[in-house]
Amino acid sequence: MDKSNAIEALHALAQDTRLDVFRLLVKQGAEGMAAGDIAEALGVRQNTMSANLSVLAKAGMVRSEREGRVIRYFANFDGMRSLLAFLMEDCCGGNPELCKPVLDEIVCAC
Amino acid sequence: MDKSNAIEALHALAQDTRLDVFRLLVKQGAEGMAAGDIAEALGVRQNTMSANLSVLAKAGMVRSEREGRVIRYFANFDGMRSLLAFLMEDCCGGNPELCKPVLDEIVCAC
DNA sequence: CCAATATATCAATATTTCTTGAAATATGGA
DNA sequence: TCCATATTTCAAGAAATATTGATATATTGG
Repeated sequence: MDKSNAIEALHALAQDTRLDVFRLLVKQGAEGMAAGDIAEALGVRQNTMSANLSVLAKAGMVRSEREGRVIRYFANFDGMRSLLAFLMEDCCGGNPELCKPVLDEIVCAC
Repeated sequence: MDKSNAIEALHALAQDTRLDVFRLLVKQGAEGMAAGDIAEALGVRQNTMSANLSVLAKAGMVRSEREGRVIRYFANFDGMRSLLAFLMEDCCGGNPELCKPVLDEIVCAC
């Protein structure tokens, strides 16, 4: 991940509808969700949603698979991982206590 | 952290200069850096940098402390932690394997 | 092949955002 | 108090972005 990738990813997430989409797809996990269902679930018009999904996909935060007429979208956990790694790069310059808690918070109760 | 906080934080980071600032301050750690030094280090005019620092601070991604005439800025690791927690909320809906690797990548070699 | 369904693309408008020059505020020292 | 330094605030112009109606593309079933 380089800087322009990171900006693209952050920008993709920094918008109301797209943030909703990403978090919805995070919750959906491996099941993902069809484009049309996402639009309906979030009360957004179909072409607006398509444009937003395209921004998220180009930024690497979601990915898609065609299933016949339906295109199913998934959160891209690899993309999120790369983004976080980039943001926290060199965070340990002599003081691990600062960055460690950033990660602890996210350890989900799986 | 609620949705509008998250959008504000993501938006703050999704810009060239501000992303540079945040990563610079992550590297600086507890030492932080004076506003003027940040501007000089990144080759940005002083009032432009001030505006950008203000965006980052309002979004909770950096914090500042006055030291006489100088205002010293620091990455706000708590803010980053809250943001990540919000983004990955409910990520474990039945499939921990998906979200676990997101965190592993970031475990820094402290 | 044709019609229906699902999704994407295009062009235009309204909104938001970034940068900058100028001016203001705050602090410390003479 | 007065000046120099460090930083912030303000207003305006230029650039980027989101949404929308209309249209195009892709896939399936009859």
